[in-house]
Amino acid sequence: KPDDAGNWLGVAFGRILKIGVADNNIVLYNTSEEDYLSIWKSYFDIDRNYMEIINNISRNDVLKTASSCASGIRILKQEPWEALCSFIISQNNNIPRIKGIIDRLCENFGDNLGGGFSFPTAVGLSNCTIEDLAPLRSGFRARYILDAAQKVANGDIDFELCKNGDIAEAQKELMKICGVGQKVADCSLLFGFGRIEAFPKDVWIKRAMTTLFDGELPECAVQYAGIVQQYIFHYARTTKLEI
DNA sequence: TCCCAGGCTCTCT
DNA sequence: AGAGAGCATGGG
Repeated sequence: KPDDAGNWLGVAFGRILKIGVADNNIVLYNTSEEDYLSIWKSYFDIDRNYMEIINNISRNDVLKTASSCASGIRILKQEPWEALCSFIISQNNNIPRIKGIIDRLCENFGDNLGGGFSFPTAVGLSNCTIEDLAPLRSGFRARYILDAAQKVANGDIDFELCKNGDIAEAQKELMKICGVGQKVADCSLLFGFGRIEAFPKDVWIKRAMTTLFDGELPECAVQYAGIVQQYIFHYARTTKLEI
């Protein structure tokens, strides 16, 4: 989230990071080269060549337009549990409220890092009851959060399979959790497990796919499906596509 | 006020 | 196996 000086403040991997712009460069504050190399480089997907991807998918005219409207978008590589839990919270919910619930989750159950709170661990949450989660005001999602925390804490969910296994098997693995369907599973795989071939289909994407592509993703985009999904999503929302 | 949100589960055909 | 109601809460 932005602070009053226009910098971005965020927490991930139990660390507070400040980002600003100086002399046309992006600057990371409060960190070290060691943390950059071992954490932030991967978190911001620095090694991926997005220009090359945009060039390749621009063989399709619609994708050329969509990607040019959002060429700065990157796929964050969050911690798997954080991504999974956050997208469980996102279901049938609006973005301001999703943020509020996640803020309260961190404040109530995360560690105080001095200036921010870490995302709570699955093990920590697995000891909670539904009543304990009442301060989150997450509604019917509370029992989903608990089921996920318990299954992850118990090792019932094979994260190695999610990361490196067959993508359909990985989906099934995450859908063992009550409250995780196709869309939440795909979002978790994309943003938490680095699976860019995952293609989450929310209501916006479903509408856009029908309107723009007659239901079929262009061949040149299939190998980057998750990244292309972000361009399509952004395009669909900012241009208010006719349904 | 009322409608609805970046779905999912449960139930009923 | 597919369709539809119901779900907690609160933003716009």
